[in-house]
Amino acid sequence: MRENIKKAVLEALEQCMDSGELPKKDVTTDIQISRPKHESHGDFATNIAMVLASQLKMAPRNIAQALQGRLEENPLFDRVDVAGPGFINFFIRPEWWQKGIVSIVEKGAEFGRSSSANGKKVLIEFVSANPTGPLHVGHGRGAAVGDSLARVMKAAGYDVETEYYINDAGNQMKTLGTSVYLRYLEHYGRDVEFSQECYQGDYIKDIARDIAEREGDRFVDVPVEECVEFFTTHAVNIISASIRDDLESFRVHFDNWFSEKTLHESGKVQEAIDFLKERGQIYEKDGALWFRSSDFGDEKDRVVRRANGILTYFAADIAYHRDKLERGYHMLVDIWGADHHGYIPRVKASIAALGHSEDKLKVLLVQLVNLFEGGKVKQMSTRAGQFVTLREVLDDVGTDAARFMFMTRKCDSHLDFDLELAKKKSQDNPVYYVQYAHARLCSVFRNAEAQGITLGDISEIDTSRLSAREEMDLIRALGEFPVVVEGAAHALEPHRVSYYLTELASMLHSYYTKYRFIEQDVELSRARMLLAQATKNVFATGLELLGVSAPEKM
RNA sequence: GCCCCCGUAGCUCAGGGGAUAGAGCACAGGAUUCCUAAUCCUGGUGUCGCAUGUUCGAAUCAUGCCGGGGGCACCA
Repeated sequence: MRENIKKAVLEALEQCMDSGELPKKDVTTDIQISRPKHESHGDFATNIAMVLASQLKMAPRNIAQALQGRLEENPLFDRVDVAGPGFINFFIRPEWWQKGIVSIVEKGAEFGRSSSANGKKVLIEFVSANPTGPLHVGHGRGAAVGDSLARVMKAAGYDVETEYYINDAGNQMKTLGTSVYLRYLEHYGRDVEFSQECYQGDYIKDIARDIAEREGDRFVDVPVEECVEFFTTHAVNIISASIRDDLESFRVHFDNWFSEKTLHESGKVQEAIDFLKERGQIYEKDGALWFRSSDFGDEKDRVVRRANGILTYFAADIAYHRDKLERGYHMLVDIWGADHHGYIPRVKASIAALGHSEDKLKVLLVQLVNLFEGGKVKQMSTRAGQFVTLREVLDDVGTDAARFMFMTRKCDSHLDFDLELAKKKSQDNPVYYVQYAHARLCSVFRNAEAQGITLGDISEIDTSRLSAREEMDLIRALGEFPVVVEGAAHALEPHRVSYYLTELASMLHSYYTKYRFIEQDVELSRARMLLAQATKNVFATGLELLGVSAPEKM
């Protein structure tokens, strides 16, 4: 619809210039076709007259009036107004809207999906929590944002892959193995000192008990250095499996699981460092190896290999991003916790140093989730063992409510998640509002079928019967769905979809209360059922994009 | 000290150059012989944190300040 209007406007401009109504001149026509807030301003509006005013050296209203004369002849419009400082307001003929409903139903699940991104290859990396403990609520938010973003971008025609980077190397692994080892000794009644450095959570004890059951006491008298690797591997396997389980319950899917350890083992970390060294981006100081990230906008240089010979996490990260870049993506999206924001300049610097445009990397920072319980904020720390797990939240409020909840804020704003509210008053959750709209529409079709009314040949349906104000509002809103999806994908803001669906649900519920889909008049019923079908499709597709189920009954 | 995010109705937040700034919650009242009342309808609030600037036009952009949160290792 917007495209048609834009075309009409540009044609009118050309005609006016040819006829001398407007000065003939090369102008930039970077114009907007927008939906006005007030219905008295029509279905769409354009700011072209204001944009051209300075270029043509004419008053905006005069330009608008010239264009108006041409645009009024276009059969697409019922009426064309000039308003305010020079807006041109378009009132679309109702039949254009009404006919649109047929094509929405014909497109079915495809409506809202497009190829506007032309198969641009994107890798979205998210969650990537260390395999040292269960996922907590904060990870859940990242998971919901990343997975929904992947779905939305796919719908907009991106070629999307998702990836989880497993930090299964480094110091923390040794800490994990040691923690389990100590709990194992405790299990056999040994008196051990369990230091603050160790992972405190009860899940460590569970893993230790599991090892005891399988392996018996054969490690009890083995010094920690000799068996820590066994404990580490075992713990990582168990924790990774439970992370995968949690994500599956959360309907979050990853195409790839990428292990940091393999980067080290295959020598890719060293390769990346050597590559930068050849380019003169690495130097030695105080016994350590440094990357010249300050040459690329970072505030200081960063260490890639410490004086003790151990490679830093950042070194692996350079190699990891190099690997991603070599896999040929047009865009890399990393979703990180907001506490990692200081990390962005150095990773971007490494991408530039590797010879790529740093714009290829888009980092979304997901702000903290403030978890409330009884009005108190619960602090979360994996090491201290005090946290609310994603699993716990899923068991309490369910996947649908949790996923929708995480989509009710843009990701860079803090989110308050009140557990008690979510538990006790779960029907107040906005997700039910949207799901209920879908369920109600399904119920309409069940009833229609019971009465023997079916849609039949939809091309035969008289859509002009859909003329009530509420019907036109719904129809117009349905037409916005593809625009919303595309906008959400390009802006990397999946939360827009949840806002859209909530608004659509509000319109549907209003309509539902005031009118009946199934009436005595069968032709009218068919027209309304067509509208119901189109609306139901949009709810189903929209909820799918959010990873939320669309129940047929509630 | 430096960096990032936030500041919009009583509360939680949308809107991120465009016309008269919106929703949910909370509060009060009302609606169901009929497709699901997990619903709807009616009621009212704003120095858009403050100040300068850019613009035909600023809640929106820029700069500075104030307030809240987070981050600034040869940790991961």
